[in-house]
Amino acid sequence: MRADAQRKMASLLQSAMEVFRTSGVDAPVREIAEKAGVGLGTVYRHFPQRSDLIVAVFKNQIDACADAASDIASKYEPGEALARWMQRYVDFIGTKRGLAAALHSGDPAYSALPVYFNKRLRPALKTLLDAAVAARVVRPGIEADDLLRAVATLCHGPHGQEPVYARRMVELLVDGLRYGAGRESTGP
Amino acid sequence: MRADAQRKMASLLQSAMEVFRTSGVDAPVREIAEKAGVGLGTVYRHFPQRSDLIVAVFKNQIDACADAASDIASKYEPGEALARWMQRYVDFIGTKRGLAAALHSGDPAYSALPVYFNKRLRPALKTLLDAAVAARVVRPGIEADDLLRAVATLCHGPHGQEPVYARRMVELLVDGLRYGAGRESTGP
DNA sequence: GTTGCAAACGGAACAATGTTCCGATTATTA
DNA sequence: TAATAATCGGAACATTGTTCCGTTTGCAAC
Repeated sequence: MRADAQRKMASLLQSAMEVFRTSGVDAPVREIAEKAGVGLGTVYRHFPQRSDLIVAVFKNQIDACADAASDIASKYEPGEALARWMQRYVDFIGTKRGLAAALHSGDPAYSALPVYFNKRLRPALKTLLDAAVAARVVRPGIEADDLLRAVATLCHGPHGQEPVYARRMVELLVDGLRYGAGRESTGP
Repeated sequence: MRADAQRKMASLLQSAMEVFRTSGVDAPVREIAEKAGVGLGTVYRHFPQRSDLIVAVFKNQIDACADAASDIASKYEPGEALARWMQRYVDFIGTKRGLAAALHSGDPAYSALPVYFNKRLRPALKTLLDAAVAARVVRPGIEADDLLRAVATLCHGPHGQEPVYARRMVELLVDGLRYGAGRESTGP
């Protein structure tokens, strides 16, 4: 791929991410192209359909969120790491205004996303969760899937003041995990 | 209102309902106008915004579903009536392809719908539920709100084979209600 | 039955937006 | 530096929500 093509591609993804966060995933393609300093043709060369751009941005952010797990794990003790990553995950979900609707619309263009979502995020959370359980700061017996889904649901509750509400609810959830952490015996 | 206006209005609502059921709420207004044998201008005279038409159809169907409760209650014994109305409600929710998304989009055009939804459907279900509890064919302690929400959620589960899946899940739910029905004492 | 008119109608025209297409531009390489 | 092939930009097209206005029509007064 030519050097300039790579630059435009990166600029495009970056701008799309910002526009989607600002105006939701229904923002016009023209707005994204303009913000990226790129022609419409260029956008459609890289992403033949509007949905392809959305999918690319979304995968990008899934990756970033998943990768953040090991970064955070190396900087904080297990309980704090879990709590911080959960908030990181809330931020991620929070920027998805309108995407949930597209996902549930049955449009086959998005059918690969949920799979990718679980494939990347579940192991990331599971690692943090296992570490916290091993350190006895979080109770065992909670599935990573369930947590991911619960938080995603919480983030789509009452609209309007999502950010604060969601963060508080997830804090509660994590505190719930912490409650009664050390009650199991050490081993057989 | 002029007689012809009433006719066109009725035809419009009827056609809109059918088109929405067939093609989802995102169907073009032109398609509805054509099916109703009506000009575009007529549609927009009655419903200044596309969303107004959607809201009108939806309220119409909420009313029909709520009114069905007393009909069914007069024809079947309480337990059967509850079960039948629940399936009627499933049918109603099932035709709402795409509407849930619109509802959760935050568009203020739809903000009155959830209120109306609860105002009409909750009393309808509550009556059936109370009767079934009084007849000791269903356990007490279940809130109408929770049932309505649970069923609505079930209907939007795995897409593709919704109809069968939803009906079966709701059957299960009702059977769950029946289980252990007569266990309370008759009175103080 | 005729007539007048206000209301309702129909569809052309406009605006916004996804998508396609092609001449102009530019990075790459010999 | 020049040839070339990939890339770019934006004009043009298609679809769809919305507006506008000349035409038609139900209704009431005579």
